[in-house]
Amino acid sequence: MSPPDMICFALYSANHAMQRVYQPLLAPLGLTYPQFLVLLLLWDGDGRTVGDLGRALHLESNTLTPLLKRMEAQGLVSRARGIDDERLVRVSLTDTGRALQAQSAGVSACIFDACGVALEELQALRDQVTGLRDRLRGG
Amino acid sequence: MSPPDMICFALYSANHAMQRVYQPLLAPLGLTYPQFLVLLLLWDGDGRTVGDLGRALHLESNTLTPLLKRMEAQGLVSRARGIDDERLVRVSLTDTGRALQAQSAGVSACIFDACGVALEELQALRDQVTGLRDRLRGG
DNA sequence: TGCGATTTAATCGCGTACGATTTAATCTGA
DNA sequence: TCAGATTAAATCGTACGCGATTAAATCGCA
Repeated sequence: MSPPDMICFALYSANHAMQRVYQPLLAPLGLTYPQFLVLLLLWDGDGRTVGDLGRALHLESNTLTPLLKRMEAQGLVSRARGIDDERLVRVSLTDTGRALQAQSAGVSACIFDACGVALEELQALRDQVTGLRDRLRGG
Repeated sequence: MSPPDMICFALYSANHAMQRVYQPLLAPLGLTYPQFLVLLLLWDGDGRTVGDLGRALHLESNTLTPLLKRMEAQGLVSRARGIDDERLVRVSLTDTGRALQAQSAGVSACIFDACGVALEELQALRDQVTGLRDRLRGG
């Protein structure tokens, strides 16, 4: 049993291949792939906490805090302790961060094209991969 | 379109979930997941060059060289410039590195169990993910 | 032969990931 | 009320991954 035959390596190498397709699309916007994922969540609902983002992305604060600080330094988001509960840090979009949504409008279509698969097939694959992921997490 | 709906995030999060299952299995052997992939290749055929490993794992020397140096420091492999062509660096197993094959015998079964899917289904998923990966790489 | 082009690793810097720990705020129950 | 438990984020150290560059060996062709 060698890497090419293993499901783990399929996921490992496909993830890297995907990020290599994203990289030249996101670099002009000054974004990395995980930063883009954060923005997608914030465009969908601003003011989430670090914990909310972490639960959505399956990441911990030890990864998110430095990432969000870099995004804050770039002027894309602001971070503020909660008023009601000072343990929480809420992450909010700046105007610059909000404006990136329009600038990144074409990215998804480029990714879809690069996949070279019909939409239904891609959705089915997504659901299978997500199902495997959830079983790996659950057990 | 938010991360949970995206094929890229399915691959991203499934890859991380997989590595989180591997971690406690490999940690007792002193291995990381990419190091384990390298060992799988070497157990299958010793004395490969850095380039060979990189082509198999879809990694460049900027990733592999430091990784292989860490494995060399741990006494798992040795690295030597080729005799015929001094540009090449051949990576060979030490006795310690070879012995790890027996010690890691149960790992694959644990991973298969954690997937919670029939073998044929897992193989089909692997082939679909690999196909997507290759289309992402090719175009 | 010999010189520019190519190939192969290595190096450097930066941004994730994550295990382990720390700090601070909130909650809980006697 | 208030001390211990819990929760949330941050901090620290290590190991990838990769863009960009460098160094050295080999190739190819005039």
